[in-house]
Amino acid sequence: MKSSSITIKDIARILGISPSTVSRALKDHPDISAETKKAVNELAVQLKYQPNAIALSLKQNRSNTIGVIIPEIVHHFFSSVISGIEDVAYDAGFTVMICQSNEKHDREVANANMLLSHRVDGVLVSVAKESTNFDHLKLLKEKGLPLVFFDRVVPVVEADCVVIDDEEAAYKATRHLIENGRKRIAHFSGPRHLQISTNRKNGYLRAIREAGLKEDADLIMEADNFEKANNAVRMLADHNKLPDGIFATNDLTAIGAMQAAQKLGIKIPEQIAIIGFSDGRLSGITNPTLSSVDQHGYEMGSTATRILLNRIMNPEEDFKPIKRVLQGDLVIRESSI
Amino acid sequence: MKSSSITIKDIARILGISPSTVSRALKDHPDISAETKKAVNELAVQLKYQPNAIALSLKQNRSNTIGVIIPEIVHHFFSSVISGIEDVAYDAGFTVMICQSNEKHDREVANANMLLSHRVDGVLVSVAKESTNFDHLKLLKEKGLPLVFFDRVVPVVEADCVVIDDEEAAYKATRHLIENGRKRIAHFSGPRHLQISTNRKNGYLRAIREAGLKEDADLIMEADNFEKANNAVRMLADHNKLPDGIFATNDLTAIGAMQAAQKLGIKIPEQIAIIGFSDGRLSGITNPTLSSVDQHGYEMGSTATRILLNRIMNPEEDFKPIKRVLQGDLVIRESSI
DNA sequence: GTGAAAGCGCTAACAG
DNA sequence: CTGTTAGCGCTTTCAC
Repeated sequence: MKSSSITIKDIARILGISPSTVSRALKDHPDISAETKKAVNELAVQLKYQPNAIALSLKQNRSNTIGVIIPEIVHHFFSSVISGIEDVAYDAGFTVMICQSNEKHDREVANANMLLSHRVDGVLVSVAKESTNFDHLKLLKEKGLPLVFFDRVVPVVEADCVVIDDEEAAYKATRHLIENGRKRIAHFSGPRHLQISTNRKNGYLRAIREAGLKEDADLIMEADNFEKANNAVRMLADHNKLPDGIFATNDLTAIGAMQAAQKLGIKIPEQIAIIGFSDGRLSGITNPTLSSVDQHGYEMGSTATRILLNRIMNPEEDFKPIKRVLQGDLVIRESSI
Repeated sequence: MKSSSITIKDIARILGISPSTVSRALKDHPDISAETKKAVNELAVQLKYQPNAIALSLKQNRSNTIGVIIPEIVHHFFSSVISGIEDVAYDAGFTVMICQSNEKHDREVANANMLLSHRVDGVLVSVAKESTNFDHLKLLKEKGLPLVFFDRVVPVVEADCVVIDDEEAAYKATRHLIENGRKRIAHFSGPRHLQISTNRKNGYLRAIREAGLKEDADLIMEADNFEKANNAVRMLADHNKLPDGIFATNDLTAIGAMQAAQKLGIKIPEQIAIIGFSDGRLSGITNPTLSSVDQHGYEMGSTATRILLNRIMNPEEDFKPIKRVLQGDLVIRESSI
């Protein structure tokens, strides 16, 4: 059906006045007489008139919409970010267009094009693991769209970003293990080409070196999900190389490690202390509860959005990229003491 | 800056042809000569022309966008639903506008108006816990927007919906506890005015009655989050009324109950068997792992979206509301055997 | 095979 | 104080 919604013209016709007068009346323009305003507004309410945001966008070359490209909505961290984005956007009268890349490069490119087509006023991006080419993001910039990265940043494109201090947080996490007397600390890391992964690894290495511990290549492995962590622990056990501490690049990985160890009859934290990173809700719920770094997803989303909206409102006050670094908070629970 | 994006006119001007020809060439219209098409398409690529979806929407009175109103994005269940929505929409060339109500009625109303203004082609809704008046949703219908409810349905508004068979799933869950010899089974339920809550409670009651067990009002309480479950268990313990089984209306509640019990030195599942409902990722991770009902969030989202898109494509083939009931799958883990 | 013109809903000069 | 006009980018009759 699509019952044709009422327009400013309809109101004008009914009231026997011109569309522009209606338009002005609705915006409380000073020129319009009080009675006209009253008549217009009353009729508008009565007819349940809704301004057509599309027409407005076309006219003003401004959609009051921001786009979000995010790897996977289902991760607690990312959904908290979205929540923060949505809340700030809502308060500013903006709507949010969400696209998930599912970690696929192709899909990320398609998402960027879609957002471009829809003439969003700005874009928030956390890049897909798979992405190594960033022409699609450069294109957004070229087209004059403000761009703010969060969490997964790409240095190739000059843009604002909001990250947490992964290096420092990883350092603190590892240091905490060291202070508890752990000597053979493993690191389960993410893919090499993601900044956050290398940053976390670097923090780990800094703590290890600073403490004069041996840097053991066998204890550093790429494993960034539940299953891989499971396998990694089993492999270490098979080779009689089990560590006494593990710092994992995310919580699910940590939990995978923990459960694999427990299945082998290893006591957590007595025999192996474990600490994770971020993913949120899970950490308070495992047994033992999991020490972790709180990544403040909601705050990251709201901060990034505030920066973006600011760019949208004040275009190009000769651009200097803002880099906002949030502190990751070490939350010590049972798995590491 | 907002570097003015190139339009069909630009291409026309450069090529010395008319905008309409360009438009047709881009859509591969049969009337247009091969060379013209070639020239146009090449230039389009070269200039990185992006069709203006806004202009298109205005013209065709069709935004190729669907709106989603959802209580809280951060819940695993809801974020899986969104993921399902987004995937299906993406495949159909639709974008998704996400609004979260944060369980607030006012915000839900504002969301509905925003979506209306943005002339989305259809809306997916799961209502806020707080909402008891649904005029804003009726308005969407009146305006001719297809509406599909998922999970949290409201009977007042005639619309399609996708739910899981909460009653049956709750029945199966409770039955499972009974079959394992539990006699005093408690139910931690959600707010009375939510259909899903009463449905789950009814399933529980049906199983209890059918088994000839005593229906004990002291064992049925409104508790639908971690903290409330904690308190509930402590209270039951204080009054020496601890059950030997608990069916909770969601996983976090179940986990709250489990941890409170464990703190009291009670063995799960030996002394109390516990089973939850839905929230996803958590259940495999607790110790013991939590039996639960898989609510198939992704499938719910994708199904609802398919129904919605179908309504959008085939408007008003004299409307009979579709009610799609998904089965909740009982997933038995360690906490209940 | 291509172009001219109108119009989607709205706003903003410019007139009066 | 209000109306007329033009135009945002695009499609689509209707001409030629």
